[in-house]
Amino acid sequence: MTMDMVESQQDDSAVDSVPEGDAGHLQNQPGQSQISPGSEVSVAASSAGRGSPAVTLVQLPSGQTAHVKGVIQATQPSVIQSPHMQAVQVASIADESAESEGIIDCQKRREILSRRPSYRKILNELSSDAPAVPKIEEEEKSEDEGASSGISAMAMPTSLYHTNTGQYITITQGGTIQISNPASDGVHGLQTLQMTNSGTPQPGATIVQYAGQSPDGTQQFFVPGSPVVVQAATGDMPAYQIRTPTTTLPQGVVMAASPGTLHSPQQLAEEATRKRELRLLKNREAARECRRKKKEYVKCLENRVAVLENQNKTLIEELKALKDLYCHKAE
DNA sequence: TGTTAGGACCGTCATTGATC
DNA sequence: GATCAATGACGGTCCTAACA
Repeated sequence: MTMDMVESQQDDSAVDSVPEGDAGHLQNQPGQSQISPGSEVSVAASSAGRGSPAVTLVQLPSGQTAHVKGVIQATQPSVIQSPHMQAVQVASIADESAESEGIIDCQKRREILSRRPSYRKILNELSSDAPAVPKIEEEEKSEDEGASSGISAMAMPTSLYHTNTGQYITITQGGTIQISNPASDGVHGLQTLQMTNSGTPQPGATIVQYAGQSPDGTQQFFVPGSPVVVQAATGDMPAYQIRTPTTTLPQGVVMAASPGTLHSPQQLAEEATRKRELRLLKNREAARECRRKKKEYVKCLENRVAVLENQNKTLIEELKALKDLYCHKAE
């Protein structure tokens, strides 16, 4: 819980992203509260746990008591965080501190104001108070586990190469070849090949079979540092053939530059191009992830709006019921 | 049936905060 | 200061519903 949440806790009895059907199971604030300034109906006590309706003992002016089911939920952090909110909270903090720290506070306030909200942070802080909302890190972890057979090794690649067909080949330390097709979408464009004869070179060809979407056309590429050529043939069951390279490169083969062996300006240019394409690939994936988080954040906000609207409606009904009860008892 | 407006999605660039 | 990740902005493409 950060200070960002404090202000919203005071402002509204916010509820987190919960199923809309649970909106009615709300509880009263502990302690006394007045229904309205004009009435003398006081709430003497309330008792309820989270998720169960609270029954409140209402003391009427006539001395009679009534049991009322409350709808006000305990204070919860707000989903919404904005620079404005942060400014208000920082200002409130500054009020409590000594004036001698005013300059430092102003600087900190300016820094906080300039920061943009992070969907990851927002949702993580939200989920820390609402178990119903999955944490993004946990979600990503589960996603990684789900795709562990093909993607997890991507985290520590040994080498990354770019083919003439726009694909990226990652050679991991375990001898796994990963082929990423930027044109396809995420996981579907990633293919993992296991070099069955890696470490024990054998004469002749090695057929590597894999399951997945096949790229278009036959593709060949070199694996620098390894005396092999990987040749990909497409079809219903594509096969990647790893063989010893011949003295002349096959037509269409692109020899990827190995880091640390750049000499000519052309190689430098190729290295720059490779770095640029790698950066674009990373940014492409980052943008995709950012959009996903943003959609999740918007959904969370929409859920909260629905819950608050439901809560507001229930509060109005409760107020009306209390007024009717009060009028009935007064007669 | 062709046209068009609107939405969803994506890739790229620029910017900014965080980290080393 | 360099590098990287996250995110806003912008433009492009594709799909779909509405309409003449």
